Amino acid sequence: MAQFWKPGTEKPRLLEDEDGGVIFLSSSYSSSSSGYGYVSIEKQRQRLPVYKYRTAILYLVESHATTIVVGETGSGKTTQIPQFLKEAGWADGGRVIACTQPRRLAVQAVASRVAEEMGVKLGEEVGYTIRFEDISSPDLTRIKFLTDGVLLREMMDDPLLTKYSVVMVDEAHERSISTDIVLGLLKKIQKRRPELRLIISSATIEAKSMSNFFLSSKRRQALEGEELRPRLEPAILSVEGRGFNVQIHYVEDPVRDYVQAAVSTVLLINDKEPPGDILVFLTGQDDIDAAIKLLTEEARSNGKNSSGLIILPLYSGLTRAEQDLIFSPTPKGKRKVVISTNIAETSLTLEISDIENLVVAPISKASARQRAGRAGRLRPGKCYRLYTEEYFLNEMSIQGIPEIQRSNLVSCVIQLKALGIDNILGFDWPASPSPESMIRALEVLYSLGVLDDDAKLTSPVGFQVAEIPLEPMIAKIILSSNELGCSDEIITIAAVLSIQGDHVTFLNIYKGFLQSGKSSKWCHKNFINYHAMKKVMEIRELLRRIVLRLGIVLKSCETDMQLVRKAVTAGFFANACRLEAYSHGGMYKTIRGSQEVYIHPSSVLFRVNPKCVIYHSLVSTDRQYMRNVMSIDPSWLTEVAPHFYQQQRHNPTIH
DNA sequence: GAGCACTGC
Repeated sequence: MAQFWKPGTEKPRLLEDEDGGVIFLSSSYSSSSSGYGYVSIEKQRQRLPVYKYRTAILYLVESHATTIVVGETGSGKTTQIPQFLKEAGWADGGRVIACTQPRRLAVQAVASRVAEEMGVKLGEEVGYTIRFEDISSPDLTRIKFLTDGVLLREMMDDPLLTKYSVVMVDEAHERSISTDIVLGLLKKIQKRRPELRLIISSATIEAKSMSNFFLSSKRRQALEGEELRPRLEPAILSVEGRGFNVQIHYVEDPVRDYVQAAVSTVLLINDKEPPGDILVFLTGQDDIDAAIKLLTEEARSNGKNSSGLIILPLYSGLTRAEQDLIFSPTPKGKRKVVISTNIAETSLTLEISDIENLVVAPISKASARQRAGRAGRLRPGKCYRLYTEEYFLNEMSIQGIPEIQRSNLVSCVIQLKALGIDNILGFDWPASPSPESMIRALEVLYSLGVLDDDAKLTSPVGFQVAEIPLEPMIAKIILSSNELGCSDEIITIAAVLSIQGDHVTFLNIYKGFLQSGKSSKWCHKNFINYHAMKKVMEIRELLRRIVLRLGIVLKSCETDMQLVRKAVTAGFFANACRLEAYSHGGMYKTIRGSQEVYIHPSSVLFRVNPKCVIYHSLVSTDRQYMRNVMSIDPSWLTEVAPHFYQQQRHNPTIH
């Protein structure tokens, strides 16, 4: 059984690797559990931890070009800071305060909360913009919430973001690609607009590196007007959250079998600790099933104390109803044990380049901290780590790798090009992607006919592809479908590739769905996710409108699937694979790269093994599996992408 | 015969 020791009393909660240089305005805020009866909105606002920093925040924003706010969940920073700014006059004279979020749902939720607190109608003084919805008014809106992707699109029309006085980038620690691009561009804008103020808000202690990013400048600004300028070095302010203390325990020695160790630890906790539920993190469904089996057996043979365990699995493959079981209240005298994947952590993706990687890998310190935080949401808790403290301190990486350093960059590069950033390799990123991944993206864009020999957007194809809010390869197949006369089918495929399924299979499903009168019963009968279908319809409608604006006429090829296949090939030629002759296992090799790949068993082409296929995505487990597969005629490849499949290829000029 | 989890324009 795993042995734990308690660390000393030192070490403030969850701040293990805090760096120096942080202005920590400590205070003795005690979380006042809600009183009885009615509490005015103003009282509620004043109870938020961030309220005590109002003056400090306003002073720092006034005097510094960039302010970094480190605040844990529940500090109230997202809802309050924009209001503080407005109250202090930052939205006077028709100016607007922007606050970005990485996710649509957060944008909507925060905007309606702030409108409620201010007692105004959503869409007037307080508004929001996300992809399908613009609930804001150019004349009235003073505080605007938006996804960082939408802010990027706005920069295409107004590169200096002239209507905004302050831009607050929230959840910057999540380091999504669009957050990183936004941060890089905002730094550029600041040089041209010294009056613009930035607030970078982050939940973890990434503040120091963020500060260095905004401080470092290739050439210092000119001295003229120095006294009017804000200080250039970013201010850092730390605001405590509302989480409770979580006591961390480590094992003394590395464990040999972590499933066994997890089970033993659950039983130990059940034996020794006062009432309270348990959340266990494991890597995947296999381990979870094994742990549940083992725990059930050991609990039964252990006797008296263990009968009170309610053991529940949690992973995405379960139905919604099964997942909801974990929210049911634990009966008195019982203890709930939830054994989960990282679904309960809300974060983390393991991806390398453009291949999704499902290999088990160690988590980062940031993930470990996030997991521990799950124990302290409502009251103090404990966290048992099944690795040693030495491992935590010396072996685990501080932060996961930012998305931009582990992703396919084609979308990102074309967005920068569309924003007029010509020197892509010289762009100042918070975290630079590797030159190799940039060059790979440039080569694909060149092959798609989106960039010319000087790595500039081509006209009209390059500009049209940039205009369509989809991956460039998908945008390209839409343009090709216009020439081939199958645009009606292709926009359906384009809409659905964000969901799942083989291209042609899905087209058939979509037709069936329409014939059923978009019936949810039909979906249920055919094991099809009705909500996914609704989402497909939504995206398809958006695409239809964009495509019409580009002058593409919707035309159906009826039953001639050759045209559809050819159009898809025009965008995904780089993902062409040939079946290896005499291979019994259905082994394919990519035509340009000879990488060994297999058709995913979820594909209808599994075991059919056509001679030549193209795929939409690769997933890497024990093998590289192709998902979303379509059979093609290899002669099309040289036809649609001669430069890519010719003997001697030439690369686009790199600037 | 596979099966961690997701978001955005």
